[in-house]
Amino acid sequence: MPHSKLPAYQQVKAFVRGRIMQGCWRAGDAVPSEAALQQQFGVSRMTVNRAVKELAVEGLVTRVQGSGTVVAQLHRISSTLAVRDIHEEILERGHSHGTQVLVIETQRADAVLAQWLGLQGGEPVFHSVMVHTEDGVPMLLEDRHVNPAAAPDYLKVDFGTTTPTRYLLEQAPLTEASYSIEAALPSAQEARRLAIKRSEPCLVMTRRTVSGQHVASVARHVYPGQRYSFRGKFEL
Amino acid sequence: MPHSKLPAYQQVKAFVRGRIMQGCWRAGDAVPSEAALQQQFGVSRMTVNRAVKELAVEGLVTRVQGSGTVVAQLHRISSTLAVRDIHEEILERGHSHGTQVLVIETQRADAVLAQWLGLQGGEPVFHSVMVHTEDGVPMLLEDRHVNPAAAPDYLKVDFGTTTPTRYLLEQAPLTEASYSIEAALPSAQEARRLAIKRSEPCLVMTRRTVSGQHVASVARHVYPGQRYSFRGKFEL
DNA sequence: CAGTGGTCTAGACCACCGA
DNA sequence: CGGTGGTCTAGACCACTGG
Repeated sequence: MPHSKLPAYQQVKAFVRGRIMQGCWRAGDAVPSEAALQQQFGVSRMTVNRAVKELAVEGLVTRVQGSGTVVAQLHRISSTLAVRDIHEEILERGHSHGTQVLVIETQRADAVLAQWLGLQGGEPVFHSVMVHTEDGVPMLLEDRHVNPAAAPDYLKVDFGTTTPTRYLLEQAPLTEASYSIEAALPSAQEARRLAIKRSEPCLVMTRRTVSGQHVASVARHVYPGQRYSFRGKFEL
Repeated sequence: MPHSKLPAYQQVKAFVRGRIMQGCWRAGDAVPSEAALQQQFGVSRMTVNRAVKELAVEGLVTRVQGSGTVVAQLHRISSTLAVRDIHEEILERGHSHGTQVLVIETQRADAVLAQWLGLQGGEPVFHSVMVHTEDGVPMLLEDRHVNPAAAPDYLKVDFGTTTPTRYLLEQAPLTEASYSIEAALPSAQEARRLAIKRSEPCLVMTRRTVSGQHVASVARHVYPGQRYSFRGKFEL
């Protein structure tokens, strides 16, 4: 027994994880039962249970009540594409962030927009369009529609001080979000606003955020392809 | 008290999550101590501990030993952009998947490639290029370099039966990965291979996977922008 | 049916924090 | 110091799975 100072449940986790990562136990193979591990390590069942449960949460193993625990089929590692604030992101890179508000208004929702926001057609909706710059260079064109029920004072916000993402996160803590990322050429207007050629491909992220009962907002983010990329890293 | 049949720890979680999502407790506010919740719900401390611990893992609250539990500052919700197999993905959509191998060879690593794979310049490297089709339509051009140390038999694999992603996951369980997603126009060759116009923007994902000590492979995936998008959804 | 994991209890000792 | 969370035990009952 390696009597290290690690908590017991960590030792059990390390043991199982090691066997899997070294390939001793392949995908689909059975993992020893809790009772077996309990005996092997001389710890209580709660402790073994915690270890294996955490491995299940991490996606390394799959548990089925009454059947047992097996090594997960696909070592599906997942990354975090977080809902981040562009302001923080740019500051983290050590650059300066600027905002240029192009449109800030109340609209009447057409059928499509109403559908997205969970409203009736013709109901008022807040609409903003702004360009975010990094060291003076346009980095992001943000076209956003906001549900007044979720942020009644959206039009009065000073977007020189904060950003829509940050404001909405504070105003209405989000409970759900869905996004889609695609590649597209900018429209003539978008190209002009981002100061790029119409032939320059862009990343377009459309994101819909939900806060409690309300759809909070629907945003379309256009990033110049030559200036921006989504990056991520993840490990076991 | 909703005396539902939910497990006790779920009820505690629901209570705390509700208070946070309704805005009763704002970011930075203290969450009742385990002892307090224990009394309030009349359950053991282990049960309360589990509830709050899981909320911490989910990022809703922050715990500091000796100090207490507070509502997390930024409700940073994260999604899972998983390392998935295109084959499974297409089958899940109920379509048929096909593969067309264009190149399968051994190369000598140039300086840049050697750097990426953690090898010396001039060392042999496996190289494959293939097109994946969905119902006969080209969906993905995959250009991949593989470290022979991680998958010695890569050249002998029958990619009519499996895919590089699946094979490598089985061969060398991955421990780490990093990716970058950008928008770009295809080269003349890429456009030809995907049967698209050169002016059609594409999503380009570059992914580097690590398995234990070795960099397993570096892959460049080109997706036609009009035919593919990354999607995700996540909730509290 | 026996074996598995899911949940729970009523204690316990410890490390840590703030006053 | 008292209060907090981190960990652990030795039991227990249950729901589910498989043969």
